[in-house]
Amino acid sequence: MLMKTTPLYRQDDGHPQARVCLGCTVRSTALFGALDPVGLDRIHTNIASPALPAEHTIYRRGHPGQAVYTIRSGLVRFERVTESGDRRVVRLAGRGDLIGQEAFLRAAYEDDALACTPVELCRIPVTLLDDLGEEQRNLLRELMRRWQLALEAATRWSAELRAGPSRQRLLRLLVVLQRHVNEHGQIWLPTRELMGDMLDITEETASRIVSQLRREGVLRDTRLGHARLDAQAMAQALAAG
Amino acid sequence: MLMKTTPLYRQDDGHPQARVCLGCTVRSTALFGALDPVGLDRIHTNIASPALPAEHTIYRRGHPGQAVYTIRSGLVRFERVTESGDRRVVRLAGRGDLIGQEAFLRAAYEDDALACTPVELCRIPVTLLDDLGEEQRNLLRELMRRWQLALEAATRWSAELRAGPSRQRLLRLLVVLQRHVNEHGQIWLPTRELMGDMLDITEETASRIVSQLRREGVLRDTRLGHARLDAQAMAQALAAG
DNA sequence: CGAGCCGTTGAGGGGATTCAAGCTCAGTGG
DNA sequence: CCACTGAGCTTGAATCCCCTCAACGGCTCG
Repeated sequence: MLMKTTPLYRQDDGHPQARVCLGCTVRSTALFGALDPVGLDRIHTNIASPALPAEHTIYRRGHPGQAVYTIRSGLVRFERVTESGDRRVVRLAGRGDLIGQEAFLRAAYEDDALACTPVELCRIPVTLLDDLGEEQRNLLRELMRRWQLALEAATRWSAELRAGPSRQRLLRLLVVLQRHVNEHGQIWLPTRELMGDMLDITEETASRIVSQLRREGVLRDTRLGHARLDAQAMAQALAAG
Repeated sequence: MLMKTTPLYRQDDGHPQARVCLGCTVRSTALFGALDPVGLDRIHTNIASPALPAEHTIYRRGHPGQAVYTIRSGLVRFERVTESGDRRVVRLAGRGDLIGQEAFLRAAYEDDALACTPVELCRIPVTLLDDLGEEQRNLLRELMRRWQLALEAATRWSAELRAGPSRQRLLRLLVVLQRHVNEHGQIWLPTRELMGDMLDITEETASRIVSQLRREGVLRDTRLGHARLDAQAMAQALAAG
């Protein structure tokens, strides 16, 4: 019988996954921040930390979910396709957010989830949540908090990005994207077509507005799907209506 | 010491609230359907069953919530007001739905909740949920299921009612309203202005489309905020695009 | 019976779409 | 090395859907 005085995950030379979990940059804000030490001891063995390229499909709507995911880095979008075949983007999720929570209820995923940028995830099998939930009361509470966050995000998307003149929608989209700014201070700038599916406008209209914002100095260094936002000009554009 | 062989709530002549709970028409589908008999024994004393008239405000955004509500009958809408002062309706909830769940997390309500029609509610203090949650594992699971339902409703609202030509939006709104048809087979028909705030169109546009649908026979008996839907004509209108 | 709200309809204008033509740029292969 | 290609982006012109502004009718209610 092997005696352990300190749990594996606190040793740098422990289980390979333990090192990943220990070094996880979102551990304090993520779902498992609610776990006590005993709970933490259990988790690392079953968790994968996949890194996926941009545009990779994380999961598909209708698929029976067997895992929920924490986003360690990157940006994820949720989309679905209407009967008539149009794509509709319904919200975004970023660093620290939990996605695919419906899997925990043994329900199929509600939307397609796709990587906007390269993403690093933390894959949590639902069976692991089941086991932990049995004794970790805080975890269930934290899980519900995540649900509320997702609900709020969906509601805001509907209220702010799907109403009003297209210029205002695009400006508000930029505000959302600015919240997910990367380490170089630049935002992810979707293709014009994708902007259209987010805001329910055409790609031509999106392109015209982006061009205009660039001329106004709101957007700078727009290339390769990235851009920089001028805070000053942005505030001015928002205030002008 | 009084000995009770059967719990109060199962006697027709018990606690006044017990009779209400016992006769509740949504008990099997509502949140407390997850409770075992021991749990049920506890709930009825603290629960109020207010009946409110149409247009009554159930709660307000930003208010610290102390209760969640089950809708026993009627229709409820969630709305918020933008910085520029426009109202945006973000989703509906009906019979059997749970609303104001964010209160359970000690968070302020996210939206204004208003009665579309006269409503009967079941008011559940969050402290009661706390106590029950301590021992009723099923209740927490059921609570999360409600959150997922709300999330799905918000997502669909965004994808279906906030995109495409205004005629299609209005038709899809009617589909939603038809799901909440009352005992007389009629749907609640919002004012044209409210339709506008739901679909992000003007009241004039809403009025024009409603008039046209009436001429096409899709809508019948439109008066006093109610109407009847012709299933045949409706299907035809939807298919035509 | 006048006031006010809701609903309806018309006329005109504007913003977004549609249709179309080039543009840039990265990747490919002769 | 550079024409070729295709995807994404941009811009223009014409059209159309929806908004704006306006007038009016029905209804309830004080």
